[in-house]
Amino acid sequence: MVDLRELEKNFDEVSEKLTKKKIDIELLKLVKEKFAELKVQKSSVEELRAEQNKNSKLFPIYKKEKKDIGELKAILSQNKSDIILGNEKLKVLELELETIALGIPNLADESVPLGAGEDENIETKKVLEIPEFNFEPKNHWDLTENFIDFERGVKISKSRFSALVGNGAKLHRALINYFLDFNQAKGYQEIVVPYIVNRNSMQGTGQLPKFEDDLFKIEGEELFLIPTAEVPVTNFFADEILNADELPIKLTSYTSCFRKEAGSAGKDTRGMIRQHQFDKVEIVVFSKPDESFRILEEMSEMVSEMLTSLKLPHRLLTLCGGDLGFSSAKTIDLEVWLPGQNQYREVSSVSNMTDFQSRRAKIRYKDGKKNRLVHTLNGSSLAVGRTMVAIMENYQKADGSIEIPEVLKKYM
RNA sequence: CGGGAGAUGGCAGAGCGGUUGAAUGCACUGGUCUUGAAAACCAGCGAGGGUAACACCUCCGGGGGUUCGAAUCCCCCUCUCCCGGCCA
Repeated sequence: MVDLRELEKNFDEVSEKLTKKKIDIELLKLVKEKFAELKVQKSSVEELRAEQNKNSKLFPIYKKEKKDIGELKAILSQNKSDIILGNEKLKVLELELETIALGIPNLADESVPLGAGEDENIETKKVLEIPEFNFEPKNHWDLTENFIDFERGVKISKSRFSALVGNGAKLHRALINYFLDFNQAKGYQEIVVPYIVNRNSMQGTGQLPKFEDDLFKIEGEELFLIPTAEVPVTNFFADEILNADELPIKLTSYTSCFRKEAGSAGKDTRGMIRQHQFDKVEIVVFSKPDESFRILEEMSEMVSEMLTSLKLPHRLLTLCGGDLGFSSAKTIDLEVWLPGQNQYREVSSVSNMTDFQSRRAKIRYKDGKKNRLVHTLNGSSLAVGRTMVAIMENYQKADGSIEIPEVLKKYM
C-alpha cells in the first residue's frame, strides 16, 4: 500500500516514482481526489459524533437534577440519524479508496533505472567465467543420469510437476541443508512456517487482492498455498511492534512454493525451470528504514557468495522500473549460467519492499516514543530446483554423468 | 468431528448500560537515594486517525443490532483453551 498522505502532499514526486512502474496517472489523480473527499467526510462525521458524546453525558446529570429529558433525547435522536447517514457515505468512500489503493504498486526507488521490461535491466556484475566444454553441453532434461522423473510427476499430478529420483533427490536435499547452514552462519535465524495461509497474510505481502489468479486456493476455505516463504515469514511479525534495538531481524526459512503460473502458458514447458511446486530457501529481513538499501546490497552479495561457493557462474542485475515487481521498490536479480541452454537464468531475486508490506501488515518498531513502519526485504537464498538444474548443466561430463560440487559432498 | 469454557493494553487480570480508553499486579522508561547495583519511594507508560500544538474521533477478537449512551445487552462469524473421537 502506498502512503496516501504522502501521495496527497507530494503528488508530483510520488506520481513520478510510480509512473516509472507504468502506472496510469489518471488513477493516481482519482486516488488523491477520493482521499481528500474522504477526509472531509470523516471530519464531518467526527464532529457529529463529538456532539453526540458531549450531550449524552448530560443524561445522568439531568436525571440527578430531576430535569426533563424529553427534549434532549429528541435532539440526540435527530443527530444520531445524521451520523448514520454520514457514516454510510463514509463507508462507501473508504471501500472505494481501499479498492483502488490496494491495486497501486510500491514506488520505485530513485536508484532504479528507467525501462519498460526485462531487456532494459542493468547488469552490474559478472562472477566467474563461463566454462568451456570439449563436448556439446546438454540441457538438464537431456542428461542421461537418473535425476528427475518428469513423466511420473505428470502422471500422478499434471503438467509442470515432476519427481526427483536417485542422486537428484539426494542432491536436492543436500542443497537445502547447505543453503540453510550457509544462511545461519551469516546471522539468519531459521524458522519453519505454514505452507497454507489466510487471506489477510496474502494481502499483507501484496499477493492479494491483485494476483489471486496466480495462487492455489483451498476449496471451501479462505486459505491459499504459499507462492513463496516470503508470505508467512514476512507476516510472522504482522500487527506487532518490535523493539528498535532488535532490528535488523534476519530470518531464513525453507518451504515448498506453489504457483499456478497462469500467465506463463507455453513458457519453459520443458524441464524443471518453471513448475507449479518448487522448493526454495528464503531470507527475510526486517530493518529500520535508513538501512534497508544497504541491507539489500548485503543480501545480494551474500547470495552471490553462495553461488560462487558452488562454482556457478552468475551475474547480478538491477531491475528497471518496468520489470519491478508489484511490492518492490528495488530488486536485484541473480542469474546463473546454464550451459545447456546457453543463457543466464534467474535463481534468486532480492528485493527491498520498503514500507509497502509493513504498512499493509502493520509491522512497526518503537523509535523512541513513536511507532514507525519497518522496512521489509526478502530474497531467494536460493531456489533449490533451479540451482540443481544449474549444477546438472555446469557439472556434466561427456559421458552424461554429473559431478557433485565440492561444498556439497559432505551433505550427500 | 461431538460436548463445555472463553476472547479486555507487552503479559497477567478486574470491569458486566453512563465523566472507563479502561482498576490492580508484573514488565518497561525517567528521577530520588547509593561508591555502584539491588531494594524502596516518586513520576510516566496501549494503538490508529486528526492538529503547528491542543481539542476532538475511533478501537476492549471480527461483523451487524438495541440505546440519547455499550467493553458491558442481543444476533452471526472467527479463533483459543479443556474433555471425548480420529491421527503423523
